[in-house]
Amino acid sequence: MTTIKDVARAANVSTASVSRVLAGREHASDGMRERVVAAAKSLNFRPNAVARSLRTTGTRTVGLVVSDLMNPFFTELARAVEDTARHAGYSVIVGNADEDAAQQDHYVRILLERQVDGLIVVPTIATSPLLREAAENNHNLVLVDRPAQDVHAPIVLADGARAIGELVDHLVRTGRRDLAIVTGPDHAGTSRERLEAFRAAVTRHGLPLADDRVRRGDFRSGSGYAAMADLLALDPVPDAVLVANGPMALGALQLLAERDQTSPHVPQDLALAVFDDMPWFSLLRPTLTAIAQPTTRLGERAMQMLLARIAGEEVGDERIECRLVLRESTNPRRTA
Amino acid sequence: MTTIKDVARAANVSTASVSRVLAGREHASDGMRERVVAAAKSLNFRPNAVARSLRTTGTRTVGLVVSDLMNPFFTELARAVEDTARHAGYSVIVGNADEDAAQQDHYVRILLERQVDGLIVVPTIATSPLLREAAENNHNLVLVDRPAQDVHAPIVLADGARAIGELVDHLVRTGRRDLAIVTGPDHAGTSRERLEAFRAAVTRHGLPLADDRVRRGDFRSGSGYAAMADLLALDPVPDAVLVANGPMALGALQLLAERDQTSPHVPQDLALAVFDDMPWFSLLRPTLTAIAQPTTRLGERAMQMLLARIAGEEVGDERIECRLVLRESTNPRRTA
DNA sequence: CATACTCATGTAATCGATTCCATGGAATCG
DNA sequence: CGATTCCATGGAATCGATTACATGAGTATG
Repeated sequence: MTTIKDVARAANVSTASVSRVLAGREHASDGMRERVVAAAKSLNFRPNAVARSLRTTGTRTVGLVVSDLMNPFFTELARAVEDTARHAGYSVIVGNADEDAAQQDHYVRILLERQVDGLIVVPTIATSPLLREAAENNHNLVLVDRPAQDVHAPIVLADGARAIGELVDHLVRTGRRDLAIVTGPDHAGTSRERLEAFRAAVTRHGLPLADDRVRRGDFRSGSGYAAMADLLALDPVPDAVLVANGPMALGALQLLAERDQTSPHVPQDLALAVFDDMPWFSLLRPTLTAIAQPTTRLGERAMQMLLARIAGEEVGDERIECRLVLRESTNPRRTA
Repeated sequence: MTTIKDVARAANVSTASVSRVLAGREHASDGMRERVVAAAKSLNFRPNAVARSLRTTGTRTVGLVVSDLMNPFFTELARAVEDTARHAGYSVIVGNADEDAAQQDHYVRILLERQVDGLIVVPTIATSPLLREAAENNHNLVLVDRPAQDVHAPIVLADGARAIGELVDHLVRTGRRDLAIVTGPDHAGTSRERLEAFRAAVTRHGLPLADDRVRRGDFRSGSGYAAMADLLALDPVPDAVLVANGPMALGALQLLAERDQTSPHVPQDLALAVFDDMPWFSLLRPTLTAIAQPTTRLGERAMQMLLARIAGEEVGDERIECRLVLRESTNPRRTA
């Protein structure tokens, strides 16, 4: 590997000069500048970022730990974070916690050891001592999408309460009376928020929400499949279901597809809606009503907030509204 | 930040001893071991990986540059790479080239500067001087999914030729005679391979493949939409289409959905197949025939090969077979 | 012409870990 | 008992860059 010493020797100058010329900050005589640039080029010199980081403390790298990279929602989030970071001259190391608290901590630890300049985390679990500690040792930390208790860090959230309210309004207005929800695990902040918004909206209409109408999955598709099977086994079967994230919706749809003949017909017997929109929802028959999250905006803002913190500014929390996208799966039943 | 010096001072030993105790390799007296561990714990010592890497040359980090992170195929690939890496004690820095050659080079450069122990690349473009150079300076490099010319590096490919052959056989056997393809840009190796396999299979059946039956997209969904529109504008309209990747298929399906009434009916008038399978293909009506790639296997093998190279072993190229998944969209037309 | 100031450049310290080598005490051997 | 080996431990070099400080030449100012 060619180092700055090699370049210095080849150009007959000191390493300090090479560093200065290549950094471009200070002036240098034309003769030297030329020789250094020529030497660096001919030796194919590529500065060692590890050495630089050690000296300057600062890696121009941020870490991003998401709870499930296979979920397109987080892919889009990651992409937005990465785009924003790149434009600001930062790289992103992505860690996939896979909805597993231990794996999340593993990544946080590694990223801190790697001296990232900042960290964006989608907390898999509501409480993590490691995250709390990182925040206290004033590492630059920003949370996205899910709140975490006791972690003193700014957070960017998608606010779905209003959209969920609109959805429930629509369902009730079009004659649905027996609403159900498939939500995520208790320890995820978004699960609770979505469930509470749903419950609030339902009770606002004077309707009950019995315990057996609330199913808990783990945000993965398999649990959506199982939860939908459970709901269909109830007597009576609910006449409207909200599934709280994309992968679980995929599972639920798979079950409905398998039971094509025997299961209730959407939207005639069963209204279906999903929290989180996907491009292919409009290809299904019936097309699928969804609550679209401001995913890209979420990622952008998270990164911008992190950059602000790195620059030493104080930043506050932020909530961005979701948007209800009504499609055929929540159409009124035809009372022919 | 607490450094090894702080720990040494607190435990009343030298930094050398702290390093040795914490590395755990060599023996130390019980007294010292205890004091060091206690001091490290109470000071919350987290070794600086940047400093360690500088000394040891070795970051236990590999880079992965994919051509489009939003494409679920690459997400799954990334996940497999990351899983395999983690189990081997490595972290992965992911870069998203976004089908842009300059951005790909940007990431390769940054990753090399960061002294990654190895690099896995899905080449966006068929030829990259930077990649060639990296391979020549014997950096550990492995290519996946798409070949690159002049780059001397082992590669893992999904071999779709046989599956494409089977698909064409099926189409012709069930009465299709006017086949068309929506493929990717010329500079992507997979585009050419898939097109050639398709062409070979078609001619094997003694059928023509006119130029206007070959549409080139850019692997993004918008181009799939446009290409399908072009094909439907032909006279006569082809009676079978293969779309060469997932996002373009999404676009093509969106067009067909929009033209629901006016466009040809699938599979009655038009057989449709996609190179690359997605979980939601079986939720569509009709369900969608696809060629499933060994995506996870691809990522695993790429990482394993990279690990082998890092360990100094020589590795050869590898091809993994794709699998044809017949569904309703290529059902025979009913000749009632 | 002397003093001060600017500016290009070099010397050497520095970042935080690892590791080679030296040292001295304890254990082992003939 | 003296010689040898072993081993725990510390001192200091090292990785490759950046940068504070030193130096000396050239320029400006009175």
